[in-house]
Amino acid sequence: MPILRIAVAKPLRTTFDYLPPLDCDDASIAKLQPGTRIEVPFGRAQLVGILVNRAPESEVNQTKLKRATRIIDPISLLPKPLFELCLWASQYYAHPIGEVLTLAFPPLLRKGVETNAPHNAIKLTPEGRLAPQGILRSPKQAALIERLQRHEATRSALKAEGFSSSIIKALIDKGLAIPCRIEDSEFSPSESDPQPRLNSQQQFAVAQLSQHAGFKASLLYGITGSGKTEVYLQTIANTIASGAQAMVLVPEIALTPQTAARFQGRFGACVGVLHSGLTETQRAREWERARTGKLQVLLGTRSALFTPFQNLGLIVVDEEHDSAYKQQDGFRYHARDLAVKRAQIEQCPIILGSATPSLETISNVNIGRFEQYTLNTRAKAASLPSWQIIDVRQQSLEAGLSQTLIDACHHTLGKGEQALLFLNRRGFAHTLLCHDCGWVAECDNCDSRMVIHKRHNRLRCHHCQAQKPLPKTCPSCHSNHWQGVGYGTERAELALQSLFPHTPIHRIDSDTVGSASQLDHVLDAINANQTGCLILGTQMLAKGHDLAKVTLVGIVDTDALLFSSDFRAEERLGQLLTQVSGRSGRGDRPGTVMLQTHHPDAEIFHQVIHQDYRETASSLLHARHQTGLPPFGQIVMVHADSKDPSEAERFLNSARHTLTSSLPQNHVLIGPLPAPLSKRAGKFRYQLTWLAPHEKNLHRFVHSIADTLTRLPHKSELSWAIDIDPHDFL
DNA sequence: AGCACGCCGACT
DNA sequence: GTCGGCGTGCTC
Ligand SMILES: [Zn+2]
Ligand SMILES: [Zn+2]
Repeated sequence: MPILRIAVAKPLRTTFDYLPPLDCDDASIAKLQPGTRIEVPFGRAQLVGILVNRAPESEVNQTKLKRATRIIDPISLLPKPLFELCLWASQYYAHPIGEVLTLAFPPLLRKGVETNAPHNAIKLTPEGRLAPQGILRSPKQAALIERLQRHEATRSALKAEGFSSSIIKALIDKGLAIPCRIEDSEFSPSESDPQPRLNSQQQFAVAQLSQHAGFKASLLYGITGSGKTEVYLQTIANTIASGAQAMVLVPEIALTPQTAARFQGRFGACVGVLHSGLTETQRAREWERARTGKLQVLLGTRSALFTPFQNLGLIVVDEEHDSAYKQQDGFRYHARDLAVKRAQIEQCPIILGSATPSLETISNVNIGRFEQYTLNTRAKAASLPSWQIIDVRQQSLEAGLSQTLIDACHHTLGKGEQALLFLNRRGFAHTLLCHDCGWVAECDNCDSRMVIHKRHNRLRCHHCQAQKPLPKTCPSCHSNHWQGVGYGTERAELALQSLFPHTPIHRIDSDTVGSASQLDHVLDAINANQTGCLILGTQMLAKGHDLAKVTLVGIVDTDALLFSSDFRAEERLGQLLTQVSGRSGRGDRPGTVMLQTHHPDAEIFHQVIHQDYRETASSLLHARHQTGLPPFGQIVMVHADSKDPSEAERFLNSARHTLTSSLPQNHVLIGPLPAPLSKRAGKFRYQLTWLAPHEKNLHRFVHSIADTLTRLPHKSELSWAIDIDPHDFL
């Protein structure tokens, strides 16, 4: 008796065997493809399961076998390559198969909804198309057939042409026509923006990237303003011309209406966008358009990676170094890495673009696994910015700004130009300190200090949801002599307003700019400014937004990154400095970057300033090589947290025991150690770090470890997770 | 993850 | 005597 092996969207690392539904004959069972959605009874619930494979018989006790309720999809909606990718990812990241496969479906379809969007149109059946003239006695019906011979049409269009719904129904009842769906976009083609001329580097890159049809991974290394996007656009145009589809991934923060408009302006209605603001129905609609080949370009963030395509011919991952591609909880996949895997499975080219590529990608270029194309001429800039390090030791600072930087701002504003101040900390001040006794406001649920937010007059924890009003008096000594320590963007904004009373100041952080479209708004206002303004912002500003009038960039404080315990801190600092400095000096004016620091001699600063990013990267890579850290080795991190102060540590200790016995000599286990943020949202956090040399079979190890961990006795309030290739140690 | 089964403390 | 605590194990 044939058996269906089905995965369900639960954190269970197995598939479940089911008997086929009763109304299903052997021939149709034999035709079922992996990825088919099948409704099954599971425990006491009815779930949408996903077929993983078929088997002649089951090892499960016959009496336990249940019968699947119904085959939802007559044919699988997941193309083979995508199914294969999910399987691979489930293995590699040791994540339950059902939870991975479910990501390949939009939320609407996970609930078992039929894929077919509501029918809004009519087309002829094969019989209808071949129907000889005069077979119908009704002239109206014959006219409709003739009309439909030319083209399928929407019901509303037909109604406008004088065909009533009873005529339509008559044809459908006779089996000559059937309802179908026509997407709005298919009948509204629009004018497309012209293709700008490319410089010779861009031309070369487009030619090389378009040449190859099979798998080929390429780094597009293009400094800020060198026109990476135009290379994507023209390569995509070639892909479309060859009849294939393209998938473009961008970091969440970069998926603004402006970005979408650039793609839509070029390719019109055949562009689909998957952004977080879509309703479930809209999301399902775009998914279906990609799957059935009705769109040629899909623009989306991390999760768009799992969209099915009819004929995928190109993948683009923009800002490939961005850590937003790594999912930080649940299924902790890295969309850039999986995108490369997908390109390999789909046998299509992939472009990874960045001005500051990740060390992983640079290393892949070095060993010849990836090609590299370079764009190093800025379209509108005379020269690269000049750097100045400001040693702030012993200097008196006003609002965290040195006099040198303040003077430079005045000078820039005096010329009617713009200055951008980069401060990677939001809120007012990062610590509330009692000046009389030294008491500091800490979060009750986390091992961290609460940040002062002046506008709401509250203390907020940036690691959990906790917040409370600012205390009037010190709980320890009842003094009211408070001091705010440190500068966040909110405080810097206030200080700047008194320092520059007549200058517009735009503050850009996640407290002032909640969505991508709001960001677009502020950026428009900045670009429209003619008389000079100050821009104050966090991380959000580092990305390649176009700020044409900025000639001065001030980096207020990045010293914290110099001492981070995280092994990627230096890489991130290098990328941040390079990206932020790229904001300076477009147009015909050269830019200046001023860096304030208490550590003017730090190696990384001088590397970034005096060397090309690639040289900085190669010395960072050298250090990684010495220590066996990625990309020269692999890290597996086992996290555990619990409300009980010692439970997580105890659990990881027993995890370590089971690991030690089965691990080869050259693998290293560190910990369990308290996480750098040792308490978060009321839970005590520990982690066990596992350093492994590169080997193909690591995922087998990890898989069996995950299995043993599941069986390890633990209190119900303890939760644990495995993070393959973790992005940081937090 | 949910959910049921099951075995010990403090209530009517 | 029972109501319910959550520890343990299962879901085809
Ligand atoms: Zn005090
Ligand atoms: Zn907190």
